Amino acid sequence: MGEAKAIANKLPKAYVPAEFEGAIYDRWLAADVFAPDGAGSRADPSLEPFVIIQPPPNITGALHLGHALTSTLEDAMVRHARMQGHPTLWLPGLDHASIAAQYVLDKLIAAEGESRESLGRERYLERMWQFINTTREVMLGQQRRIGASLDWSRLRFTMDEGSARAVRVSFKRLYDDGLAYRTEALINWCPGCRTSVSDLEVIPTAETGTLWTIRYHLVDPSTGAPDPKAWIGVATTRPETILGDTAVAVHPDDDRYRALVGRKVRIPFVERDVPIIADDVVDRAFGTGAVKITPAHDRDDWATGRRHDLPMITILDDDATINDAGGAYAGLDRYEARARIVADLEARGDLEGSKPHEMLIGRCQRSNDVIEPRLKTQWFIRTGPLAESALRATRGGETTIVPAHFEKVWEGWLTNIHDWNVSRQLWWGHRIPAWYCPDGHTTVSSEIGGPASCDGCGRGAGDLTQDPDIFDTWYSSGLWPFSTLGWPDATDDMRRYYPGAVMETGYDIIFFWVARMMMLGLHLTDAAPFKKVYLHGLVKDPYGKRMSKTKGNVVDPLEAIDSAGADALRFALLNGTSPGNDQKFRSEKLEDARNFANKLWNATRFVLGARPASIAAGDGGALRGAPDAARLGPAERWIQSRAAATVEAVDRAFADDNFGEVARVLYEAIWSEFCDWGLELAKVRLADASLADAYREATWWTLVDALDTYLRLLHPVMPFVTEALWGVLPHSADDPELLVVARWPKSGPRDAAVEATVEELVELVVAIRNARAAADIAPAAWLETHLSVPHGAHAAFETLAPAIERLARARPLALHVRRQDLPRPAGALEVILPAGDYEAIVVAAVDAEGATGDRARLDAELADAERYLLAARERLANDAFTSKAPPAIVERARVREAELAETVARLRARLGA
RNA sequence: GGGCGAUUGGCUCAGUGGUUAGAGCACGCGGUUCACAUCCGCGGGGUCGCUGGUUCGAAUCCAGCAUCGCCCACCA
Repeated sequence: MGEAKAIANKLPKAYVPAEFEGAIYDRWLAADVFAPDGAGSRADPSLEPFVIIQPPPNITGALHLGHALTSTLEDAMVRHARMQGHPTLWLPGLDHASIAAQYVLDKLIAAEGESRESLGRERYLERMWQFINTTREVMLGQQRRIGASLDWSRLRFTMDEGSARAVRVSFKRLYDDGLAYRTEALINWCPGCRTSVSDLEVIPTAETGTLWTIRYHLVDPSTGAPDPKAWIGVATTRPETILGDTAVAVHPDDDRYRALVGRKVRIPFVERDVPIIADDVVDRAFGTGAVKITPAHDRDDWATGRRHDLPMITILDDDATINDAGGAYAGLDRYEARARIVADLEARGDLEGSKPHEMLIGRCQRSNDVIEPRLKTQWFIRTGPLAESALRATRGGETTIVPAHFEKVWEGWLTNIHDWNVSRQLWWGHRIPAWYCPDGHTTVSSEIGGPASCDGCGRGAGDLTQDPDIFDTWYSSGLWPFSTLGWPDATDDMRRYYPGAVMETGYDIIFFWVARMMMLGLHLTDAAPFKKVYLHGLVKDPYGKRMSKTKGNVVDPLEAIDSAGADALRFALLNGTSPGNDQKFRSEKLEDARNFANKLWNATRFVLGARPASIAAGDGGALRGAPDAARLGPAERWIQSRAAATVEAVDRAFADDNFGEVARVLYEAIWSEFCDWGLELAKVRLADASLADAYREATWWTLVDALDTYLRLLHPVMPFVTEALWGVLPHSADDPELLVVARWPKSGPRDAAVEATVEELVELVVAIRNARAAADIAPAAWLETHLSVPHGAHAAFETLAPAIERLARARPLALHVRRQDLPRPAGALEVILPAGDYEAIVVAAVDAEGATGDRARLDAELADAERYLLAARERLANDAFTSKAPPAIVERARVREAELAETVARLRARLGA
C-alpha cells in the first residue's frame, strides 16, 4: 500500500490546471490526433466521417465567451465522434471581416494621425496585413487554450487564394446563371463607414425624434407662382430631405385633398414645382394625411417614385453632407442642414408645428451611425430562387435545424427575402471580378488576372476597368463549407468531407451566415452543405444583458481559464443549458465547475492510492486487470451497474444534442453516486486485511473500470483533466497512449436487483443520519444499531455491514430478518422507512432534550404519512381512476397505500398515539 | 403590426401527463472520519406567472391573458 500511496502522492493534492493544460495540448499535437488522416488518428475508415463546420471568428480581436461556447460545443461534438471511431474533421479558420476590420484599423491609424485617404488603397492594405498578422496568432492561441481539437493542418483564412478563387468562380457562375446583377437601387449607406451595408446590418433603434409639419404652397396655375394663402401641410421627421422632394402624395379616397390631386406645389428653398399625386400607401390618419415624397432618400418614397415615374434627386454626398442639389445648403452636414432648414421655415412662416415623435432609426451595426438610404449602382444577388432551394432542403429534411422552433424563423426570413446587396465601397476584402468598358459593357471573369477582352465589344483588357468595390464579408463566408475543401476542384477532401454533418453557431447569425451558406451551397454544389444546423443561445451577463465592451460587462475567456482552468470554463458553459436558449453566466458557475474537476482529481488520487499491494506496481504503465466476477460484492456490482446506467444516459443526451444534460448526468453520477457511495462502500473492503487478496483486487479493478468509464464519458466536456487522470490509470492492452483517441465506452449490463438493494441501503443510512442529527447526537459517536432487512436483501447487507457501520456510525451493528426481533429499549431512536420491511433502531442513551428531538421528528413523519395516506386512499376510492388508469399505475397506488398504512400504524404505536 | 422564446425555491437552471416537483449556488446547524475544507453530514425553503379547458390524473397538452426578452416589418 505504501507504494501505491507514493504514486498517488505524486499528484498534487488539488488539481492545478495550469500545470497540465499546455503540456497535454502539446501531446495531442505531437501525436497528430486531430486531423482525420493524422498519424495518430485511430479513425475507422468504414465509418461515416463527422465534419463540423464552425463560424470562422473575425480576425479583428479577442475571443469572447460566445466564442468559448462555440468552441466548447463543437469540440465536445468532435471529441465524442472521434472516440466513437468516426473520422472527424473540424477545420480551423479566420474571417477577414472586411467592414469590422476596417473599422478597427481606421481607429488604430487615426491614433497615428493617418486615415484611409492619407494612406491610399495600397498602403492601407499593407497596413491591414501587418495588423492581422499580429492578431492572428493571438486568436489561434485562444482556441488552443480552450482545448479545441481543430485540424491545424487545414487552417484557412477567407482572404487566402483558395477563398479568393472560390469567390471569383462562384460569382461568375451566379452571373452566368442570371443570379447576380448590377443595377441602380436604393441602398443603405453608412456615412461613418463610407460604404453600403446589407439590410441585416441596419439595426432599427427606437428613438424620440421630432415630427415637423411644413407648409408647401400651391402653385397658382394661371400665374405659375406659389399662392401665399393656399398650402398643403406635410409632416416629416427629416426636414433636410425637402431638398430632394419631387412630389406630395395623398390618399386617393381622401376627401380633404381629392380636389388638389394633379395640382402643383412649390418646394421651398429649391423652388421646384412638384405634383400632388394620389397613392394608397398614404395613411390618412397619420400627420396631415399628406406625405412629401423624396424618392432618392426613403424606401417608401422610392417605391412611390417608381410607381409614378418621379424624378429622383440625390442630395447627400458620401459623408452625409448636402451636395450641390441642395442649393444654399450645399456643403452642410445633414443635421446642420436640418436645423437651418427648420429655422428658415419658421422665419418664412411655413413651419406649422412640431411635436416629439417615437420612431425607429436605422443605425449601422458596426459604427452606430444613422444609415441614409441612397441611390447607388451596385451588385445584387437575386435571392428568390436560392431561398426556394434552401427552403426545399429544410422542408424535405435534407437539413434539420436544432432546436426545431428556429425552423419558423428560417421559413419566415427566406420566404420574405430581399435581394442581397453585395457591393461594399471598402478596400479590405475580395474585389468584385467585374470589368467595364467605355461603352458600358460588363464582363465578369473568374480568371485571376481578369478577362482578356470585353464580352460585349471585344475591346482588349487595357480598355477595361475593374469595379472598385469589394464583396460583403458574408459572401466569402457563405462559401466556407466547400471553399475550404478545395472547391471548385473535385478534391479528395470535397469527396470525403462534403457535405458536412453539423453546422454549429449562435442563433444570432442564422441569416447572416447559415442561410447564405445554404443558398450558395445548394446552387454551387447541388447539395446542402450540412445535414444539421445546431444553434446555441447567447451568453449574457448575470443580469441577462448582452455582453459588450461598451457596457464593460464582458468576461474574458482567458481570464476564466487562468483562474479556474479550461475544463471548468467548458463545463460551466454547458452545465444547465439547453439548445437555443440564452444563459446567464456568473462566476459561481465557474467555481462549481472547478470544484467538480477537483473532485474528480481527488477521487482518482484515492483510487490510485488504494491499490492493493498484491497488484504489481507500474506507475500507470501496468496493464489493466479485469475484476474477478466471482469475487464481486454488492457494492462492486452496484458500481458497475451505475456506470452502465451513466453510459446509457450520456448516450441519450448526446443523441438529443442536449449538452446541458450530458454535463448534469455526469456531475450527478460522478459526485453523488460514484464518490459519495461507490468509493465509501468500497473503502471498507479495500482496507480489510482479513480478506484474501483476490477480493480486494476485484474491488479495486472495479473502481478502476468505473473511473475509466467516467473519464471517457467526461472527456468531450473536460478534455484536459480527464486526459491527465486517464494517463495514470492502468490501461488495457488495446488502449492507445492518449484518452483523446480512446474508444467511447459501451454500456454494460444493468443489475436491477443490486441497484434496488443499494438504494434501500442509502435510504436507510440517510434516515439514520437524519434521526441522529435531529436527536442532537454527536456525529462522531458510535452507537449500537439494529437493522431489520427483508430476507432477500440480507446477504447483501451482511456483506456491506462494515461499510454501513462507517457510514452511519453504527457500531456494534446487528442485522435482523424480522422487525419484531428488533430490540426497542426506552430512549432508542426508531427509524422507519415507508418501503415495507426496512427499519432501524439506534440504541442510544438519549437525554431528555434528545428524546424530544426524536419525538418531534416522528410526529412530523407521522403527519406526512397520514397526509399521503389520505391522498392515496382518495385516489383509489375514485372509480374513474381504478377503471381508466393503466393497471400498473393502479397497482403501484395500491402497494403505496398499504405501505403508508403500515408506516402510519407503526409510527402511531411508537408514539403511543 | 406579425412571429418566437422565457416565466418552477432568495439566485442560476433541470424536469414535455402517472407515487411526496429536483440540482447547484446562497442560507442555517454540525464536522480535526486516513481522496478532496475547491471537502463531508443534516436541515429550512416552491399553491411550477394568471384564468379557463382536455384528462381518472396537468409544471408537463390546448385556449386566452399578463410580464420580460428577442427576431421580423416600407407609417412619413
